[in-house]
Amino acid sequence: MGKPSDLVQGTLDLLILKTLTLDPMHGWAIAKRIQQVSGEVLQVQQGSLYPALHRLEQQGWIKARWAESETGRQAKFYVLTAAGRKQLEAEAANWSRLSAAINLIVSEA
Amino acid sequence: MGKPSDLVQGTLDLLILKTLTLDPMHGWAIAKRIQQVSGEVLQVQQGSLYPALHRLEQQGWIKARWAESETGRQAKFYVLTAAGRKQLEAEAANWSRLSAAINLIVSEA
DNA sequence: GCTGATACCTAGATTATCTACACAAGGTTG
DNA sequence: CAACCTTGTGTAGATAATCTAGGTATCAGC
Repeated sequence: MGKPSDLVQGTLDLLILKTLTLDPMHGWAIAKRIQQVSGEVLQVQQGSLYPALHRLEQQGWIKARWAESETGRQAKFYVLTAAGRKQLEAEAANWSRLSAAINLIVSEA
Repeated sequence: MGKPSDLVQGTLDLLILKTLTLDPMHGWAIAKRIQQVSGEVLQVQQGSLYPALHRLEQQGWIKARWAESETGRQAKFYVLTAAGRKQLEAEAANWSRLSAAINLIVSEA
């Protein structure tokens, strides 16, 4: 399983922002969803997740509000802001650019 | 140009190893080649390049020997070792796995 | 009452890469 | 011949993202 590394450095913000375009979600659910959608390949550790969420909130890309989760507990739900949507576009474009460039090299004859 | 970042963290070893499958090359040429093949998207700074080369050599994945470069100067040429070839395969597989997983998320409807 | 899942958080270590240097040889141009 | 650019190697220190490893609390199930 995911031995060598759980994430590609620099992509966590992108993954979180993208996941929040679907629905407002609390941190725990974001991590679960990333893991699930990636086929258990990507693992978001809590020590990466929460600092990242705070970072994104501080940048104004997401906003938090407390609400009741599916299990009936209080949880911090995050919503994407307009600026966050822009940031997501920029990060997605950058990821495309870089990953395509890397693939050019890796798949050289 | 490459404003947001010059590389994706964790991929430099892969890029170097892959580049060395073509020909033995000196560091400067490796950086130039990565930049060129990637369409000027990936930029390898010297401060990343040389430490990476030393790291790879210490791991036994590449071997160095001094020789004359195309310009007639002395340069350190690196060759891929058998272990390096294995490492390249592992890193390439890992990159495929992770980038595919990220793309699953990024390209969600 | 214990365990496991959910849900939040932080401190410190690790590690890759970048910035910004320094050095040297060779070629080119004024 | 002086200034400068390109090639080529290298290091020290800063930056920043992620991981490790802890901590707290609630709730469900046994």
